[in-house]
Amino acid sequence: MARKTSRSGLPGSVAILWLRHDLRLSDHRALAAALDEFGLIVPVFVLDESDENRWALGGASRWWLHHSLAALGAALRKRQSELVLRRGDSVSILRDLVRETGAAALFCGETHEPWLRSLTDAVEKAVGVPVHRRRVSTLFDAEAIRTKSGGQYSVYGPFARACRAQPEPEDPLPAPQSIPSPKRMPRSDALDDWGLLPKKPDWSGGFDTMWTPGEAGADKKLKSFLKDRLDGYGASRNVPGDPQGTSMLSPHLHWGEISPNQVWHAAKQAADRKKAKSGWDSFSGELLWHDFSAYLLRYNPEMPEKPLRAAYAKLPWRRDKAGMRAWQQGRTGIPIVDAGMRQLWRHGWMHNRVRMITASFLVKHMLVSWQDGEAWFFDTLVDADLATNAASWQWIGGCGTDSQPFFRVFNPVTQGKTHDPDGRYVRHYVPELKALPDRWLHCPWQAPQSVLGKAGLVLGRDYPKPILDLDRGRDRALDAYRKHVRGAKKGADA
DNA sequence: CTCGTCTTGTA
DNA sequence: ACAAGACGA
Repeated sequence: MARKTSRSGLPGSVAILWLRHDLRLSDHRALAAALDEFGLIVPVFVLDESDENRWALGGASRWWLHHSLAALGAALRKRQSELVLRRGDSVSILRDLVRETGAAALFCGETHEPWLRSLTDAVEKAVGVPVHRRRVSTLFDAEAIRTKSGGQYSVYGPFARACRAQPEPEDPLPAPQSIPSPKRMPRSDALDDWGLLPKKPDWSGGFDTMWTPGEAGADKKLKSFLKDRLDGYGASRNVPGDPQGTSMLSPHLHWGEISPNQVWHAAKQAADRKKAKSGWDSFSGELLWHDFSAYLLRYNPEMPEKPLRAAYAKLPWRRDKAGMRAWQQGRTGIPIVDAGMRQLWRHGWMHNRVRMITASFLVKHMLVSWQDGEAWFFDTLVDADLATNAASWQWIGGCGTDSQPFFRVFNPVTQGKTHDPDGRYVRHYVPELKALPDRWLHCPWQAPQSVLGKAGLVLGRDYPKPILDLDRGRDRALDAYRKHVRGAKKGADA
């Protein structure tokens, strides 16, 4: 690629690459632009915990970040570069680094997180050199997706149609062969000193078996998914007992170890090869949901805290400490809910179908606020993403912009029987129920004594009795909705 | 203004 | 069948 010497800088001049949620070298448009316009690159990651950010990194995210940064550092060293790690206030650190290196510009990826957007603005004001943002974590530019009247979409369907009417997302860029460094790189913290890994108790044992953070791990996950899972994805993605039924790319996408662009194009090619049209339709739709969540957060910065439909703020959420702990620890006595919550704790990840079931159970049956569930997921998921997490919890809470009728309450028993009919999922994560026959596995409290006896199971001793009656929980949720949301809205309109 | 449309459900 | 409108063209 020809280097342009006439623009912002000389080929020998320095640019800072400020990495955030874009921990990769391939298809990185900010990196490519920096290399294109400047000769020498200083890649920096700043761990900024100085502000009172309610959405500071959760424990699972910190585990992931540690390993992802290690992988990125190694990938940079292979290209005659290195990753500069700094901890503290982003603004002063980057200002100092610009001075120290004599950098003439700063490049970074575009982000949709409100706090990161305003932090980027603050950095721009402080560093005294131009700041260039490039789209790195969505397929489409949020500015380009507009309704006919120029407004923003609030419903997925029309949003997705508008995206699909756009020109195809650009082809991904290859990773640069080499990333030249200035003669003297600024000093870097030692990653191990950051203490991102759990101390004791070390809950991360189940993480290693499932995840390989970093660009290479992301690529491997993508390839194995496309190889034999894209065909039939529409159905297999709903089977939690099939560990590979989904792409499992979410944490890699969140940290930007792979770009939606790369996934889009790779999947499209694979689908064309295999004539897997329906697999492509479903999977590309999921990628558009990822874009849609970012888009919503971009235009609704309070989405993580406040219901998009204001009437829902009036719901009388219950404070239920014991219930919340039971839910978190997978001891609700509802097998599919407990299986999901235990999977989350063990692996930092939960199957999408089960996320909906466990979330619906918390918000509807338990009548605990979606914000409380959101906070727990944010702390425990390796793919904790402010936009996706908030949008999804609002959706299940019925207060998202999409019309998810509140009265649509997932029945965890029906869901279990439909989506885990052979009990593979529940038996894996709730082994104390292993010996129960399929018929009673999802509703042990209904099993006859003789069945329980044969399985050597005493409810309340070996496995909890349900913390609530499902029918009563459902009715209570519907009553609350009718009284506080529907009624409130009518009152407001009158 | 009207009309088609609306991720994932339950009884 | 139910239940609840709202979004967007």
